[in-house]
Amino acid sequence: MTAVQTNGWQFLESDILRRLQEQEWIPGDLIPREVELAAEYGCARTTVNRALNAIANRGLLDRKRKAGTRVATHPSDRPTVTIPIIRQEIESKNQLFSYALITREVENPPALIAAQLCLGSNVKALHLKALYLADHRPYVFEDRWINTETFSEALAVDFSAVSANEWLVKNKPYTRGNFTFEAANVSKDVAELLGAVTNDALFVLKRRTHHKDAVITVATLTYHPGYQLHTDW
Amino acid sequence: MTAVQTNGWQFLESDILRRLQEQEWIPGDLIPREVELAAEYGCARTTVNRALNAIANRGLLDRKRKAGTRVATHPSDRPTVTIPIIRQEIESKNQLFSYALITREVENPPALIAAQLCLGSNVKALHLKALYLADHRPYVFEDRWINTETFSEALAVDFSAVSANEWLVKNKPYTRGNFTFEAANVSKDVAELLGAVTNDALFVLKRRTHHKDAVITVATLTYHPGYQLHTDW
DNA sequence: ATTTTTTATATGTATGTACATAATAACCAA
DNA sequence: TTGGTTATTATGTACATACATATAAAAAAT
Repeated sequence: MTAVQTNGWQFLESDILRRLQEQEWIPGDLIPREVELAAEYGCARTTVNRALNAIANRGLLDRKRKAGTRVATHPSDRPTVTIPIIRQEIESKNQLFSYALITREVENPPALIAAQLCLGSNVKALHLKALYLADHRPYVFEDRWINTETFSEALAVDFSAVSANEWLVKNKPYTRGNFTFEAANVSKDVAELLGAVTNDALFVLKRRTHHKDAVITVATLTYHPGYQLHTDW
Repeated sequence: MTAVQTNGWQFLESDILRRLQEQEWIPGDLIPREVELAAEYGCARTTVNRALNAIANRGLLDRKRKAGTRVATHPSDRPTVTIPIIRQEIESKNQLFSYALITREVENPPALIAAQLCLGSNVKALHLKALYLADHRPYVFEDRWINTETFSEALAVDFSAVSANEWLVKNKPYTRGNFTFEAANVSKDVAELLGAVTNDALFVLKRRTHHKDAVITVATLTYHPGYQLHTDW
């Protein structure tokens, strides 16, 4: 009969998390039903429902109608990393963010890029190379192709004033896409830009962005030597 | 006056997502209040609340009491990566998972590791080196230290039969911790193990795992050359 | 034994109501 | 202006209630 102390479902959530952590129930176990927990905590079933749903959303519980609520069998090892926005990442370290456009060309993309952009052969696209800096030191190099068939506005934008990244976030929000992280040996030209030594291992993020099923851009981001992507869970 | 068609708050959520995607409101905009949306959709405020909360949890809306609900200004660029469990990652590619313990020592950790494990000086810890293989080819090399003060059971486990990774998931669920991803140049000994060439860029994941505020283990995972971590969002 | 039908039940969802709370906005005082 | 107080208001939370729905388990039919 532990009374709800601090505040409703949030307390309930953390208390049930505590009981999970203390292994009162182990993975696979059926935990008490909503009505039982409601009685135990002295609250409405609605409140228990909300708390359990929150935990289930984290992946720590599996819920099925009639079957009840079970402790998930693969609970802990599924943390997630949030990919930071470059400007925010830099400014959160109290460093000065700056950005420099290196080249802007309208040209035929290589076959692999064309395929990723869903472009026919011999169709030109907008090709940007840019450098993002933290306290005037190279932070990440961006090599981006923009599909000007699905996204012709891009041709009119002055990408020397705004980074493609930020322009897109502001003007084409709610996009989807995919990512690839990998480690790559830096090439000579990128090495120069990022102040790396040839053959240094660099962190590379490749990103493809869609808007309403149309591919609008692909970008390769090569981070400075020593860059780490960090996360808690 | 769009009536709720399919099913309650889930329809509402997707319909509001649609309206966001179609830029009916742009980032920073105030969207209609709960009561207004409730009237528009012909449902209770509670239902609108649930739908908006779901969207806000995704990070696409910012909600504040009295201030109202605004379209998030940094909406799209916050996808998350799920760190896969090695066995699952390999088996999902229809490859044969196997595991080999290389060394097992109880020894004094280097200062940096000792600090991460919150160990005093001259306290020994369990040091494991192991290799995870996919179709008998090296997949990832694990260099792990286990705090035997907070986690003495580990000394009795036969880690040649079960990987530390899986043993922990099964026996110490609901842990927390942190991660670092980085790219590193492979050292000579690891290169040999992973079939890499010295100076190849490898993807490295460093992980620290807690259980109820006590640090139980730190691990460095070095992936095979060419490894990519992939995600959709 | 095997398949089909029925029943029981735990979770899922929706609603009206009520009050809590945070934060803006309006007001007032110095 | 500036600073502080108060009122207003949109969201946050809780609850009782009602019905929906998936599904496990029991019962019935083959």
